[in-house]
Amino acid sequence: MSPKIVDREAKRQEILAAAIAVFAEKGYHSTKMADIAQKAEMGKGTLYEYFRTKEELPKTIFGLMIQDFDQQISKIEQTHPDPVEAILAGIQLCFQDLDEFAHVTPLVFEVLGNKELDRSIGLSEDFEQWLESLNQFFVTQIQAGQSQGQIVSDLSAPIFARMLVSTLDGMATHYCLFHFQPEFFAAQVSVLTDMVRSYIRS
Amino acid sequence: MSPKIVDREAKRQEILAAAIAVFAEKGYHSTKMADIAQKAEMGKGTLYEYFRTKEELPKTIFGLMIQDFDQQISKIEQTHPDPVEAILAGIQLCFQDLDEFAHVTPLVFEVLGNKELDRSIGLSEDFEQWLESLNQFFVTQIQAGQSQGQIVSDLSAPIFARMLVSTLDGMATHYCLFHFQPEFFAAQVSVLTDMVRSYIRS
Amino acid sequence: MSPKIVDREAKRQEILAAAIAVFAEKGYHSTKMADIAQKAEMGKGTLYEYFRTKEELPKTIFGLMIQDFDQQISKIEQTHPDPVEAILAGIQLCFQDLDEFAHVTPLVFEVLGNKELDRSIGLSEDFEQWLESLNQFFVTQIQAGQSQGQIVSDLSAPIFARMLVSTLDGMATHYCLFHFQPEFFAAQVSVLTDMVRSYIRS
Amino acid sequence: MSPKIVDREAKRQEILAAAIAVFAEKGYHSTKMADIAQKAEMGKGTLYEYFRTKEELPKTIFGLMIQDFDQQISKIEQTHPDPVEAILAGIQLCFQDLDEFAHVTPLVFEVLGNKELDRSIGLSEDFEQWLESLNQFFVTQIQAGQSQGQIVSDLSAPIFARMLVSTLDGMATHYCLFHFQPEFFAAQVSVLTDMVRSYIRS
DNA sequence: CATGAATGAGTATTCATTCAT
DNA sequence: TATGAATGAATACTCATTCAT
Repeated sequence: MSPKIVDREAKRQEILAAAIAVFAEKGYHSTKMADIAQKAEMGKGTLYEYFRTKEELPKTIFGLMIQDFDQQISKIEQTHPDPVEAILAGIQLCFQDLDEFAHVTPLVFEVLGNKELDRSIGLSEDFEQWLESLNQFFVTQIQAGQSQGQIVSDLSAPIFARMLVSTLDGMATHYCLFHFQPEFFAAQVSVLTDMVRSYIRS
Repeated sequence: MSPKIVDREAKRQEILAAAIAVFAEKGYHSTKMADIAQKAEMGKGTLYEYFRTKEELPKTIFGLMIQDFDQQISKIEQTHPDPVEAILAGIQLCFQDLDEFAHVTPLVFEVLGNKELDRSIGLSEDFEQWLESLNQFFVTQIQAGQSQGQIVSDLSAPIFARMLVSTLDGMATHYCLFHFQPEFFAAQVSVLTDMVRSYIRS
Repeated sequence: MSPKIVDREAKRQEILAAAIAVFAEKGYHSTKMADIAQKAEMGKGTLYEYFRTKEELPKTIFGLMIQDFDQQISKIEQTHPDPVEAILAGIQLCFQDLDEFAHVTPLVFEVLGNKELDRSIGLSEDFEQWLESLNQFFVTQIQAGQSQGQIVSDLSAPIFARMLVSTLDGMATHYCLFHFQPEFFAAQVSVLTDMVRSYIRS
Repeated sequence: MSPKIVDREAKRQEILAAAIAVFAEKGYHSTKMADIAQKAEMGKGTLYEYFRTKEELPKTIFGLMIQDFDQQISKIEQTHPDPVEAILAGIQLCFQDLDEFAHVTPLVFEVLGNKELDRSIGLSEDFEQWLESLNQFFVTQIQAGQSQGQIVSDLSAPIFARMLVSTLDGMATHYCLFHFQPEFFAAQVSVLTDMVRSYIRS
């Protein structure tokens, strides 16, 4: 961790922050490298000292986001011994720091929507894997709950879990896209939590 | 309805079909007008006889899709006098003909994700309005059910409805994006339906 | 001169009139064949029954104009036995029907200005030839006047004639381009005539 | 005047020189930006670093030319106290550096001839204004000469001046278009000068 | 003869990327 | 290391011309 490395990393973060901001404002295809350079207050050439191509920017952005999330999910497993509580905590987690995600949502959309771009960035794969790990978390917790008798046994863990994942993504996405009032959204989350709890508890 | 009008309309449909196919395969930005022309087996120039610009293609595609949906929602209101049944039918409707929608999902993503593009196509507006009409449908049915005593009265119709809309969109989207096995998805829908019914029924 | 030929000729004239009108309004390069067809109230395809290419239109227009002028110049030679009078009549001729020419002036400019276009239309050649025949007319008259003793003998006929041709073209062109008041322009012509007469008369 | 500014201005001149050369050879509409880039020995993209659009090239070319002329006209007023001499000097000025103008004449023609192009370049306006300032110069000198008794008093200054302007433009234009022998043209100018002098002197 | 739908060659402009300084 | 001037591949759209009806 020489000072040079720190500098490099700091500069990479500056660039990413600028990129996120500009991508959020104009979208990936409408953003020029020059825009990002200007936002980051450096020359166009400098960007290429830190990122080989334009595509590497969203690639890196997504990588960091997913990494963050995975770490937090792992924590829940450790801190919530009760499966039902863990599930509800997992739901909460999906809606945490959503305002931060909101900036990146359009970028995710645009990249996922463009297969050619997606192929070279590999977001789909990462995204699926991310959802899959969330799914696995729920499956595991449900099955644990069932074997402990807290969760109704005639519930298909894989099916319910996957439905829950889609639901959470849908709700989070709508929040990010349509900028609900925080209270309104909190109420929705509350209703969902309530519904899920009463549906799965035996 | 002279033969010429029939021809024109048929040709527009041909072009739209080709456009949908190519957009689905490569994404909007990666699709060249030449690609669409080739797919539609006609010259580039011909495309411009039927659509003024490239942007007019997704615009038209979205317009037709949304129109279809609105008509079907109206039918449900008429054919399902029972509110709970109407709600469940509405849920079913969201998952009907999903394979057709699947082709267009990436296009929707890409356009929604790119603010600049979205502004000139106006998809966001249409899309929000579409979700809003679905939301209204659920709100209306829930309130009707509450006044008839079939639905628990301590449920906030606007909050539950909006959560349900996000949920349905999330599930439909995941189906379109990740190409679930039909049976697997049907099972998810079944669980959702079951959960919703037992949650709202008094 | 069967009726068919008359019809053909009439239709050609219709097209040329439309072409002149549209060329005058928008210029050659900005005029689409479709514009001319619309102005002439016929189909685009019909134009091609009467003129092989777009370039043939200005070619024909110029041809007719020059032909007209040549005929009129010949008349002067026959009707004005007095050389000085003939010269002044030649000057007058250049300013006759100028309003009709005014429509075509921009077209002439645009074609003369574009060497590539000019090459294939051959306007430069025609135009030079036209000016040359006017020049010859003046040369001939001046020399006749000199041998008859009416025109000062120490005047170089070729030099004065060519200067006069440029002058006439300059004045006619400015009238066409800048749309002088007729009286203002008539006064200019009068001054020129007066100056020329007093300069050449012995 | 940092070195960068010097470079930029030099490069602009290089491009303009190339543009003038190619426009002269093929005409505005027939000239591709690639042609100019090749002539200037740089990439197409570089042109756009210095000029936003193709139209900006003739716009700039005309601007520089007109500016030059205005400056020179002002000098004459100061250096020629005698009105008749000033007028003759003005005439001479119009024929100075004509070979340089010759390259641009076709471009002027093409732009003036195409209303659509002219509108966005604004050449007509500049050109009229230029002629008007020349006209004003002559009007002023004639009237000064008349009040000093050197110029015949029964001469309408505005009418004669405007006629003279058209004449000068006509002669200059024909020289540029038809590439007269310099001696032949000088003789024409000499005759014109002689004629004007003897016509206006009292 | 008349038509206008179909065509595709042709072009201004953009922008990711490079590299000399 | 930082820069931004230079580059040219890439692409939507136009329009003269053709030809089936």
